[in-house]
Amino acid sequence: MLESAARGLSRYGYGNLVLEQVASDAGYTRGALYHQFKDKQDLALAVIEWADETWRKEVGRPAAQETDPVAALIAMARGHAVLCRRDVARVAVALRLEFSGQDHPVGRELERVSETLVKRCTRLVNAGRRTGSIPPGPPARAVALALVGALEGAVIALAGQAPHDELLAARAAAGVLGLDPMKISE
Amino acid sequence: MLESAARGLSRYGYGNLVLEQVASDAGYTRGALYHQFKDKQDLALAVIEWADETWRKEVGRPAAQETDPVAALIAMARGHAVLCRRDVARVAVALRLEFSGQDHPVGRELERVSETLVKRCTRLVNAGRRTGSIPPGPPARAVALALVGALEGAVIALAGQAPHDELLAARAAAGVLGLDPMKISE
DNA sequence: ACAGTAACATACATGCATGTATGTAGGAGC
DNA sequence: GCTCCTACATACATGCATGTATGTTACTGT
Repeated sequence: MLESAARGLSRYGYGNLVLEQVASDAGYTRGALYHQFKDKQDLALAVIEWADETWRKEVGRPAAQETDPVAALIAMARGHAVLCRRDVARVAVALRLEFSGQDHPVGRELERVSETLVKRCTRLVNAGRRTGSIPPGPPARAVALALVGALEGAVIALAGQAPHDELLAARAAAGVLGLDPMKISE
Repeated sequence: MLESAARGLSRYGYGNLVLEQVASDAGYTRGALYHQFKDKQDLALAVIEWADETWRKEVGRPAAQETDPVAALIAMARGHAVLCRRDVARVAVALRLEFSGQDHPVGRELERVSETLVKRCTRLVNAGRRTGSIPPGPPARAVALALVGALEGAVIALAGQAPHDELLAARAAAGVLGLDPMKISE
């Protein structure tokens, strides 16, 4: 059920998501859905939590292994690109736009998840600048925002076109950081 | 009316856009809206056309002045970033996600506009590679897609945070192209 | 002065998605 | 064997946004 909800959310967004379709995609009826989740909002929150967990496990943790800030950021970019080949990873991107600037529980939760990611990137940018591996530039937070945005934008536009998505995501990330992307490719 | 519709579309998307709010934002009622436009779809198409025209005038034309492909692409990135400080420019981004993979007139029109942009970038990438100013890499079309996506993503995430948006957009574009962003900043 | 029409506002009908209330089958525990 | 509860399906009520039909006002041409 969560999986088809994630697929639906990433395709149609929250407002356009029809619960009957979600249920029938999962082989159930709307009754079953309302038995498992309080309402549409509850379902969306569950999907977001699931997506965030998946992200942390498959992208966040591996990237945290890297000791070098630049390597960690590039690993995040590559991991994110790979993860975004699956529907679950695109949920956050699809919903963030829909709820930006709104006061909705789903929007707040999304904002929270996104904020921790941006904070993490900001810290890495600052760390990289201290060691000199990242050149100076705009405020670290602005760089982090642009990094996440560019990454997600590129990956969405490529729509999981393996294997180029990974390389191009890494390049976009490197570019935002002010690094020569050709020296990243490894 | 077009302006408030553009604002509404960029904020809420097509499905969540409430025509009464659009009309009242513009100082009218829904009656006036239905007098000027056939229906919601007609309104959206008009907004898209308006946005596209604005883009061509304020971003496309200036960028076309540049003879060097790389300079043209970077000019596009900067121009796009500046334009996206206004609501009108974000309409396409907001709607593209909503209609991707759907068969809706609005989606088709959006696809058309987007496709000409991607084609244009593809040609520039190819031209740049022929002259050697852009290094080889993934297929030109994939690069173009990633370029546009990264650009839009970064600019949206920055939400018009002048003046960094312009620089970071240029950096993201340079990165995707495989160019050292520090040599672009000029 | 009057007809016609453009530019709106108002009122009504329709459809569709959500949410809730009610029904049903099957397994667990005693 | 009976009861109870879980996991669903079905049926119904509500609300809201769209689209359409029907005024109303004001201006314009003759």
